[in-house]
Amino acid sequence: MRREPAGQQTAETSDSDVRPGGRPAILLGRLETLLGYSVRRAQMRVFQDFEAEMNELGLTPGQLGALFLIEANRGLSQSELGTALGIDRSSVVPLIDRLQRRGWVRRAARASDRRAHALELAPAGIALLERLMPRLEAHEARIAAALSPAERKRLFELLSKVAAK
Amino acid sequence: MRREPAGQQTAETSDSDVRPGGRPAILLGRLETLLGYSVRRAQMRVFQDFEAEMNELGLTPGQLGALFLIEANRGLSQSELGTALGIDRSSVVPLIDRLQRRGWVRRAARASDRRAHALELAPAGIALLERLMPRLEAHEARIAAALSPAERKRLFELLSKVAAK
DNA sequence: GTCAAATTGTTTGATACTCAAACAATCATC
DNA sequence: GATGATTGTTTGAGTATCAAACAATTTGAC
Repeated sequence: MRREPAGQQTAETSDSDVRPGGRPAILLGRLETLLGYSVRRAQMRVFQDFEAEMNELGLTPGQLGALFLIEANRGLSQSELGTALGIDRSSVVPLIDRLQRRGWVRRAARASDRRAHALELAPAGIALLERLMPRLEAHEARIAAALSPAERKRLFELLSKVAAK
Repeated sequence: MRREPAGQQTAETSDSDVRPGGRPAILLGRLETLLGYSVRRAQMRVFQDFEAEMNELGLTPGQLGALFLIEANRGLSQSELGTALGIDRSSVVPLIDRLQRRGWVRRAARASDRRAHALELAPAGIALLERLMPRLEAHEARIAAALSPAERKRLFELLSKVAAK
């Protein structure tokens, strides 16, 4: 081995419990009982599927969230968007930069306040969302494939109880 | 001349459709119907609460996950850990570096394979987990505060259905 | 046994995301 | 008009992630 980060190495590793045969499933241990970890795993699955579906469009969940929020709240400021997304307003800048560079979003002037930008969808952004909906619905269907409609509704309710502050 | 985040509590307008902050509520729009976004919001809440609780210990969810996996699978390799965590093995390096630097984890030698490191908890790591459990339980209780035991169990089931590949 | 292929940990490079702190421009308030 | 607050932005630091390369080592085919 080339370089070692200089730590104590106790070569006391007993090979007695070396897994026989190959690859037994890795135990989750205490993680199994943590609600947070359960949410995290579901989130990973969702994210992964989303990424695969939106691959061609090169859209991330965060970007889609921004687009939908701008659509539903035309003219909102970057600060307001940041608050709604739960990120700092300085983090909104590169996010909108990218959406604007792609022609999906505009930073329109706001007559009443020349500091703020009034965010709005550009025509290409509106078209994108329309074109995107079938993919999004396919993604949604895949995510909820193992759930009955009633279970899906129940999951919504329970998750919103967790998310509620 | 330092500026504080300063909440927007400048409310003194007519309270008709206006929220305490002085602004109309931001609409979620189509986001409202997306299961993925629902999971994401719950995840954000969990993450936020975790961070606040583990602030003093300076522990992230990912680091705690690694510690628990190492605890439950003593001697596993970095590659195996990466697979279990869903991250690349090159990303495991700085993760373990940090845990090792803090004295919580050891990269022990493995006689049967001198390429791999056998990951194991150092005594300080074991002590950490013990010391940490009350905090983790408090966090867990807060997260599930709005859920009955039956609802919590149901949420586990539904989330695992979503996470199942 | 020998040798090619696979594996492991690591480094490097690139991208992305986040916040904190500072700054100019602008607004709000007095 | 003066003062403080807000907005968007830049910069800097930290973290996280992957891909690609690499040396050391193991494994498997022959």
